[in-house]
Amino acid sequence: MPELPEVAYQKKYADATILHKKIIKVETGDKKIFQSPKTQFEDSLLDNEFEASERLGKYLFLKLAKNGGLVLHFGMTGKLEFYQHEETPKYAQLTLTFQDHSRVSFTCPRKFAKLYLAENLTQFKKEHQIGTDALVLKEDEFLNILESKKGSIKGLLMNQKLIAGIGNLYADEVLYQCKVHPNTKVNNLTEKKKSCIYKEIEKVLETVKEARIEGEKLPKTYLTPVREKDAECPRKNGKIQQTKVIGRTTYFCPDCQKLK
DNA sequence: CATGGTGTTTACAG
DNA sequence: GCTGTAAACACCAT
Repeated sequence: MPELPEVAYQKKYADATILHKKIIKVETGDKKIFQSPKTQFEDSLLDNEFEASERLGKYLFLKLAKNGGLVLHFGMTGKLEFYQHEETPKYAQLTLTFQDHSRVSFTCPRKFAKLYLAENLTQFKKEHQIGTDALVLKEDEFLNILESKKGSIKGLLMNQKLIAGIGNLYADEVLYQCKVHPNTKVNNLTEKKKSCIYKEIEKVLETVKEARIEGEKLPKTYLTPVREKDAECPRKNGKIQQTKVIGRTTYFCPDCQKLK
């Protein structure tokens, strides 16, 4: 559940289920997940309550009524599960019981997720050198980021220190929509392509975010739903090819997205 | 410094 | 059973 649109969904889920309820019990799992001693999480959360949430890139900040807040990073398999029964879900790494006896677990089978305690999101952003949220980013700032970069455009889009929120899946989607080969060097992009990439970042993320929140399917013109080797290109220009770009599995259409 | 490859962890498909 | 792969980032080498 990890790129910006999925985290936006988790935010909405959290807002609808766990705000303004006193936490009466805290249970923690694998200490690998916890970025400060587990006792600190217990101390901060017990007898406290969440009062608001904020998203930055792939991070979700759950503001506590007293003393800062909890920051969730979902890794590849993290998610929130809210429920009203006793049985703790499998892979729970943090389970909170509220005063009304409802409960929430942060589950993560692959343990790539991370939980932090932070004063506020602004400070957390600074400490962890997280870039501008992809949906807050303005075009001139985007163009600035591209200046003097020489690596692949895909690598840049996935660099959270430059732009926060885009991962492997939607980097591929943005580049497919703009007909740009994922291995294109940033300094070889035309102004037109740069502008297209900026616009598609906003469009793809908004579109997917809405779809995730509303439980709708993605447009038929999107690569994401057919993201597999030898799938038919949604523009019917050929077959989707699989390759590796900066170590990540990458899907693209060799006919639509040519490397100049 | 910027860039990109490897390691991490566990489930699942083939 | 084994192999390869998966929406994440941290870390290391170049």
